[in-house]
Amino acid sequence: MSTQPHPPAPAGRRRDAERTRAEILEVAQREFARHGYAGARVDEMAALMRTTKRMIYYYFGAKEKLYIAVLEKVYSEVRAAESAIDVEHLAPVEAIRTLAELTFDHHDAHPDFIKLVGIENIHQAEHLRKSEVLTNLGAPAAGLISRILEAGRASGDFVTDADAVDVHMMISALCVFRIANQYTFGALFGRDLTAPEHRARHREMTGEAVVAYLTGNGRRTPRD
Amino acid sequence: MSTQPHPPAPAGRRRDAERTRAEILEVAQREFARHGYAGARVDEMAALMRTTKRMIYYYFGAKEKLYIAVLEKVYSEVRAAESAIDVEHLAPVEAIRTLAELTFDHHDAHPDFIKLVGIENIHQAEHLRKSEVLTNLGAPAAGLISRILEAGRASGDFVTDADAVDVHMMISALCVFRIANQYTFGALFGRDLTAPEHRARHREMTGEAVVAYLTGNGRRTPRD
DNA sequence: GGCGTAATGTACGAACTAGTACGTTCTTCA
DNA sequence: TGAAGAACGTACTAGTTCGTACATTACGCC
Repeated sequence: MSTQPHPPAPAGRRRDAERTRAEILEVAQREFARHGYAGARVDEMAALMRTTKRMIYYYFGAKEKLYIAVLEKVYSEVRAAESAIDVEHLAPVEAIRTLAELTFDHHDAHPDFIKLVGIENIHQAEHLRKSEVLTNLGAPAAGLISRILEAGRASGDFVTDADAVDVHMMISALCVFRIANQYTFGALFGRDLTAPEHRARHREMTGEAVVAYLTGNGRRTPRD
Repeated sequence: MSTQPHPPAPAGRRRDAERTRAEILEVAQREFARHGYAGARVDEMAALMRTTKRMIYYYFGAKEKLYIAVLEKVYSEVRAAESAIDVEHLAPVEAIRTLAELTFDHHDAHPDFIKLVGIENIHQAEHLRKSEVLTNLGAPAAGLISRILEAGRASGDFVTDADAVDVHMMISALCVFRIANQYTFGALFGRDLTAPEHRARHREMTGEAVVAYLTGNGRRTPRD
């Protein structure tokens, strides 16, 4: 945050802006993910921190700005994970399967992110749109898929006419649902979608479904 | 609601319990879907109705009970739609494809339902679980899929080992995502997933992906 | 060591929100 | 017709919730 170089901060410091700020964001992430934007309570967050409510407003100014900061934090983590993915050296079929499975893993490991995205959709992404940082953040992911699709069509492996954004939607749908809808699904079907005994099977399902779709087994009009 | 038979109510009646009750539920559905449980305002609902806030409490007793009544209403509509589906006379591949496409259509036509389910998941289905009506409501849908899967395995068309609940999850995932996540997806990828120009393609994608998965094109180890 | 400022704590207020007390009017049915 | 109860409206309250005024303390730098 501060631009000028400063001496290494003593470990047991009583005052530490970075640390306080980080803790506020961390607690806020949990509370917003757990209760929604309107349902999360600033006072409750304060009670869960080492510092006080005063500091939330000192650093973030308003509940909404804090919420946007949380969104920016979790989205930046996703983007970092995406940029670490390297599948372009793989053959198209294995590249897209691996991409789907890595997406599965990331979503599985970051349920708060999925919940916050769900909450943001309830509010029609009004807060997301207020953030300058978070515009067109999907471009890199779509670009990667686009290159894999081209290679797959060139090699003859892929036959569908879906574009990169369609494929991304499909992968996201399969990876997000089991986290986002786990509670209602559990109540209606008596199955905890996030239980360990289903994880490996669902992971494989995700990769297989995407590959099967792209290679064309489901087509009404077979290609040959 | 009332059990004893009563004479046909005059059309221009000034007082009409059924009508008032129905309008409250309708407005509440819209408001809860739009703002979430905590975000929806009882006073705001009242302002949007012909009657007053007093009536909300007269008929439903509390905000939470009203919310649960809304959940019961939309879920019962889904169940009614499901029970109207008749695909068991079709061959397995076409049966599952048609089921997926009809599910797509229903979700496409009832965005409020999907939003309410999303909201309910934020609250970990705590309200859903309070309703006696809404327990194990998934059984009929799972039963139908189960029969289609058995027929498909018997005929040799289906090769995956996913069970009925897995397949239902997959269909739901594909149908729900484009509605539930339309706003954040739109902001990040610049595409409105619900725009008419994508609808037919996504509908076909959904059916094809499910069929392709079940018929085994994506399998790591081909069956022959 | 002392000064300026960044960081922090306490206590409070204004506005909002779910829910209710109380009174009124319409409808039904004997 | 008239009584009883169902349906409805107004005005209010108690509690909550975001946000802030004001006071204070620690830290870095000269």
